[in-house]
Amino acid sequence: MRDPLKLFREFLRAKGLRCTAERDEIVQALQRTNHHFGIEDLVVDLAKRGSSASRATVYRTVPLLVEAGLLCIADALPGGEFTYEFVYGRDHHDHLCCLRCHERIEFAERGIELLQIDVARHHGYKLIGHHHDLFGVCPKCQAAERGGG
Amino acid sequence: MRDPLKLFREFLRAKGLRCTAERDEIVQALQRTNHHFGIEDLVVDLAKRGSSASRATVYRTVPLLVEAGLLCIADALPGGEFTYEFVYGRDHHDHLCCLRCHERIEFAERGIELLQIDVARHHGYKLIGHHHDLFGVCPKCQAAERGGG
DNA sequence: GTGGCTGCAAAGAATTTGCAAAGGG
DNA sequence: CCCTTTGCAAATTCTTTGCAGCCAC
Repeated sequence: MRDPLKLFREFLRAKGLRCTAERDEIVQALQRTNHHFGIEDLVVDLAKRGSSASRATVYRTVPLLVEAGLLCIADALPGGEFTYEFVYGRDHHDHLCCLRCHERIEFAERGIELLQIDVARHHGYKLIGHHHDLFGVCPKCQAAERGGG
Repeated sequence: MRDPLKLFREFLRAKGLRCTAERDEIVQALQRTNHHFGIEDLVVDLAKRGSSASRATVYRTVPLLVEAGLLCIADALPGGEFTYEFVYGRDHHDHLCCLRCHERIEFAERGIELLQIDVARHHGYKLIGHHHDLFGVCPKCQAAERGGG
């Protein structure tokens, strides 16, 4: 696996964009994230570290990171902030979400991953990432509904 | 397949919520949608039909429709409006998206669908829907990058 | 040197909320 | 009758933008 910072710099070069201290600092902040995080989390982390990268710069850089394949949108709900996940080189998982209680279970299913590669190849795409959510009703909520909730 | 309107009314009853003319009209508007649509599209459609359902009511009803499994969030991008898709009883497809040029190809892969059912069952979930996007670089953009874009 | 990048603060857009009146069960 | 729902418009929140100076290349 290549160093995310190097990867991102190459990506910027290839697009004719510039490598700046702020962008480097943002990539480093990403690598310190654990789960899903919001823009605000990055801004706070950067501020703590004395980075000069501002909120506006974070907002402007995140779409580039998504395009570079380092970042994925993790969750988006109307009226809430978008959350992201640093996915490059990390173990991947998808989610099974309860539509009633919003419980989120992580799962990894190799068979699905392999079929995705087939689909991408079939269309000539180079697969970089994916986003896969299953929606349903968890056992507890099913019981509640049957019981007369 | 059950009538979406009936399904939604049962859902409301089960939650102790009320069946109103506005909610009925919104479900009927949904059935007239073709692709992905935004809240604004619904509001306009309802207004054209002389419905009394207001924008606020649409905003308040859509999350219920998602929870009932009639609707899925189709697309969400920072700074843009959320788009939805009426999925209940309709042919399903997923998307393969180019991170560079944003081309979107639809695909349907039965093998993946079947494995999803397994995953849900394995966790005791009743599967209602899913959202699956693959991200990558399309053939054209790959060529452009290699050619020295 | 040129053209992209940055910070700041103000602008913009989508969504939510408060309240009084209306209506379902 | 009680409690949910509604419309309206103002408020809130997240995200984008304009501009002047700075910096990578």
